[in-house]
Amino acid sequence: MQDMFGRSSIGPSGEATLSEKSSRSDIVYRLLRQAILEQALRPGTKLAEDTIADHFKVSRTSVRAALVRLNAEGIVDLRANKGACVAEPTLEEARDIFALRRMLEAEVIRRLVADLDSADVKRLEQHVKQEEAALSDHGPLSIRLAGEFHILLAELTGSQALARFVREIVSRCSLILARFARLHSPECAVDEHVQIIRALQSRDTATAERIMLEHLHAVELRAELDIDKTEPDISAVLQRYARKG
Amino acid sequence: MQDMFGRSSIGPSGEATLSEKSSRSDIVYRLLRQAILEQALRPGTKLAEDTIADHFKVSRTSVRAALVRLNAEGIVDLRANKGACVAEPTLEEARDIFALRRMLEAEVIRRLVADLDSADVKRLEQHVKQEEAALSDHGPLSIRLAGEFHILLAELTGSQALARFVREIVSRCSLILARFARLHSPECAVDEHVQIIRALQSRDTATAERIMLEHLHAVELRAELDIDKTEPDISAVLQRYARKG
DNA sequence: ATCAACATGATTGTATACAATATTGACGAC
DNA sequence: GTCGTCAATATTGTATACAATCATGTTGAT
Repeated sequence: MQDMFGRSSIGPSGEATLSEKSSRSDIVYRLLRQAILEQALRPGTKLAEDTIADHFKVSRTSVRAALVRLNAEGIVDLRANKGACVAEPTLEEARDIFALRRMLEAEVIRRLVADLDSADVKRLEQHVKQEEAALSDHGPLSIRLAGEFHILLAELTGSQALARFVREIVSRCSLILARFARLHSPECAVDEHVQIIRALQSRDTATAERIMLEHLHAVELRAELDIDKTEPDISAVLQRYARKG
Repeated sequence: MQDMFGRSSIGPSGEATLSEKSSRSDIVYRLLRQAILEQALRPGTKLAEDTIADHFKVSRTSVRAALVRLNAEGIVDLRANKGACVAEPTLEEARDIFALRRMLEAEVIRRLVADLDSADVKRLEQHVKQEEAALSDHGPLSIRLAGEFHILLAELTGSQALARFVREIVSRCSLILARFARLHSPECAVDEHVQIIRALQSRDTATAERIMLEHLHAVELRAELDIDKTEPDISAVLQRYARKG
């Protein structure tokens, strides 16, 4: 749910500028993005322009604009004359992205420990409450809220740039989980988020940072990146089905 | 100059995917981006679709796609029904971005110290040589190469994600310099880049990191962010010209 | 003269039409 | 029957046409 006004205040949306545009291409952008991040559209899914345009009752023009944006964010792959697919991060990319995420979010923690006020804590606790409420349905909402907790943390630092990068990297981690994790349960345990809030309140940088890193490690474990479940390359797969077996 | 082949191998371009697309919208994207980063198009400049389309002899469609991408990178501001402008980072944003840049590039240094090989050094030295050659003309090329040195460093870490973020943040720093620095001379001194290479070769993390941070600090000083030269808000300016003076 | 309402032109947002490229199935040579 | 070639179809890339919104200058009432 948004706030009581129509627009999502400072909420973790994905807009590039602050102006609350709601053109058709923006609507398509937001809906596609949400569908991908909620894992309704899995990595590799073909995103045919006509199909999407027909579904949303808009022209391909608006769809294309949305796809270009999503491609710029790295959650959609766009090959020339071949159309768009939901991005499929490789295992290597996945590890790379998680490593960078740890670095970014550690920085978030360090900054928040320095100047987190009670209003911030309140917002975080409210968010966690939402997460708990959504926990029952085991559905897309739960997945999305888990990611948005981390985005909210980044936004509370007051650094637009940092928040921007965290938003992008969290999105890509969602994709990674969608691709590799066996059960697509919420990628973050709610109680781990509670722990993070507590650690921040304690103003103990080292501890808070450690808890965040443990949390991210746990998330990464859920992705089971050690197990190679990736079978993207047809020919590699078919190696095992040799001609005259 | 690129490499001996047509395409820029791993060169610091800005493509979102790896495929060497050269559609019209991509051409417009690259040229606009270059023009902005070389400070030919200064912050605040209106980017009217028709004007650009006419100039490049393409349709507005291609121009719009380019503008959407540039907006996603934070180089262009896009207000609904009002068109596009070259982004104008505020002073606050500028400091924020530089702070994040220091963090990211410190990470680059730490990673490179660990596993930089001689081939990497060679590429870096080649790049610096280009910088020196371009130094004489004091022009756009020099500005661009200075930024690309940092991008090259990030790429040599082998981390696509890190390189991506560095590329984006270096771009935005170019914008900041374009907006605030008095003389738009190359923002990085070439000899400082040489020092960085030397420090990396010494395998001394602490020193290398220190030199990089000093370098970035020097760049930030050239931006003169302490001096507020920004007069964006008309009404604020006109406060000083009261009605009945 | 001042200001508001309106009309005109300019610019952006969207849809449609066309061109270029890729995909797929059919046909024919061997 | 297998393979290559080509035609038919589908999908993407681009241009143009139209609709919606904004900027601006004019008119007219006060």
